[in-house]
Amino acid sequence: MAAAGAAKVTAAAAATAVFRSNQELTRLARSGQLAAARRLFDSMPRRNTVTYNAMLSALARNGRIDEARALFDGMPRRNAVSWNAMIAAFSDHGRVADARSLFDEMPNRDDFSWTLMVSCYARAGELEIARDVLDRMPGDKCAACYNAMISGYAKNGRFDDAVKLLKEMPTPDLVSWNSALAGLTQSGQMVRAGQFFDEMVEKDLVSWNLMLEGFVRAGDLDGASTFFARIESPNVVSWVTLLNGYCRAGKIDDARELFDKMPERNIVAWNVMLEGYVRLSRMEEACNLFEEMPDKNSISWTSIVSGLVRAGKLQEAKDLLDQMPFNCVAAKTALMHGYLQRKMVGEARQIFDGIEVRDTVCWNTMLSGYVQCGMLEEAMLLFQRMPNTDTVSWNTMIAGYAQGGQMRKAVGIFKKMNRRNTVSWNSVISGFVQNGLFVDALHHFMLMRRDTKRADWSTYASCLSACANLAALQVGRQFHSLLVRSGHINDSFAGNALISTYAKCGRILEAKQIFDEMIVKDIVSWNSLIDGYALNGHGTEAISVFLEMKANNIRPDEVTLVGILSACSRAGFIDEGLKYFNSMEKEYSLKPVAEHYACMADMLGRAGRLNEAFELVQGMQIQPNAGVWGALLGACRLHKNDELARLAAEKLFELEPRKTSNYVLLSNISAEAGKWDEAEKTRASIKEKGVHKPPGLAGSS
DNA sequence: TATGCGTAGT
Repeated sequence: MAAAGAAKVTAAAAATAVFRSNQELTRLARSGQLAAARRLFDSMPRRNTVTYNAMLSALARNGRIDEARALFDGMPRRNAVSWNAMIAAFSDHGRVADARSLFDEMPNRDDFSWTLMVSCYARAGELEIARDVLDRMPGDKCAACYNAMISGYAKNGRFDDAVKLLKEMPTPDLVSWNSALAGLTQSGQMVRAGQFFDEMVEKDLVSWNLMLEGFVRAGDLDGASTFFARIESPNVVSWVTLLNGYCRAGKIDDARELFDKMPERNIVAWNVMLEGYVRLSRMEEACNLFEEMPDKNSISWTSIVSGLVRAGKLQEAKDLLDQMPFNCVAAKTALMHGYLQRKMVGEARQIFDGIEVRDTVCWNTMLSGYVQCGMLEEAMLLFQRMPNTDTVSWNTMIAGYAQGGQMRKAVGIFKKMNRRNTVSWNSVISGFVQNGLFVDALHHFMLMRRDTKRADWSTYASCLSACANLAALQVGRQFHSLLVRSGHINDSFAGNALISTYAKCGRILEAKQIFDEMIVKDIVSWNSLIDGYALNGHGTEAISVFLEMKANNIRPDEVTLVGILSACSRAGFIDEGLKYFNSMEKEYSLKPVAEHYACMADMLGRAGRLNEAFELVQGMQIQPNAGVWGALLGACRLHKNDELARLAAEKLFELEPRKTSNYVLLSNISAEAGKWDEAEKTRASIKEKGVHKPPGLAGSS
């Protein structure tokens, strides 16, 4: 008897212990402490179904869906909560099909299960299927299930359907009304939202906060402040919403005043204030606030680190990261990004290697760092090692190979992609253009339309550039009308590309017309028109556009001066050209770069002032590039100066050893001067140096 | 003590 009594006591004590551990496990799960939750779970001598369910949701919350599934499959007993938690895990990560098959297998579905499925489809944008699930739900439908559907309609812009269902359902609750209201406030329809809010049968603080957030989102700070003042007893969410409004409007000092007035500050409030300072690069205040924060989570750390990185304080960011008490991938990725922008690949890689659990953003950052540094082999190795790739990863590789001149590899990656988006198409199309394969670019535009992917300004800019280079006026005109039809005609990008296209096709009047019709002209628009006149030999017009530009208070940049100098060069305006060139630094604070020298060499050379041109090149502060020597060589041919030609050509051979046309040009110059031996020698050196053809555009390396 | 629908911060 006594033994039985003792056993009963022991069993009760054990049950209490499990109960207590479960409470702790739940707490850990909710605060995102997965590692601690796992340790506790593993150390528990006895577990019940609640224990497993808590662990399951801890895994799901941290995105460990497949581990959660393994735990689910291995559970000794499963109840409805276990099934629902697993369905929710799939639903939260967009795995609609997995959620559905579990729902179909589930023995006894309850209200939670049906609500989860409605919500799952609604969030995936599958509103008709969601509605079908709701309609099939047997017996009395719970309010939550209706609410999931109302929310789905509202978030997808179907406000009328949301209200219709709200009126149809037997017992709408606060969430029903707020779900419908959220549809209006979150899509910026504040007038309708205000009417709906006034007519609401039931409302609570969430309703008021939804309205407040709507004003902030619409950028109506006065409306927000006035509305806030009407809230009877605002809670932390109300305060934070208004605080965020001030921060986003850049009124950081007003924000700080509000922050100091807050009756209660939680971690979200601190983070909003911190991000406000960081956004305005007020890093000293940001750092002070960060020090004062009673709690810091991964958002706080990411904010401060990316702020320091943006301010160029990489060492401070790194020192701070070394003190981070937990592993925050986003903060470390921000530092990696900073290193990579400065081409400090080794430092970035060190951080990367030190991260135990990386997300796809982290992998993509390292990947694009390698690409930007031209380290394509390392990029490919990393790409192949990635546990998960997304469209960004693939697009990064495509753009990398395209910029590296290896179009064959770029296209190879592109063809293997499962889901191509507009950026993927743009990367190959602009790659073809950059590598001079204009016909391929236009061909891929046709394929893109067949793939029903939307073209954007970048697509059109690349295609127009292809047309310009092919001088394909008719195709260019077709793109022009496509731009009008797709509504992109008012983008300054598109307009600028059109100006260049018409100008390069010799239709300078049409180029000017586009320019005149453009609503928003930027510096590129002016430069494109000046370039266009230059290209067509209209020196006077180019200069008059330049003067008009200055009269409009647009500051000329380096590109403008290239245009002006080449206009003077082609029109033979030597004195004008020299005047502009010599006044670059004084009048426009622009240091001449190689392109300017090339224009000058061309200008003086064409006019037969070869020695002056040569002296100018020799006196350059910077290293002359191939363009400069090329201009000189061209002028030498024009004026039959084979001695200077040889000198310029030798420099060109150093800079562009594989470019056959340089050798051919020099050989012709020698031949024209009657120096047949020299000509033959130059031709022979083509074979000698192993120069066969221009560098392979298709990148067969 | 574990699972669903509406509000704030990357």
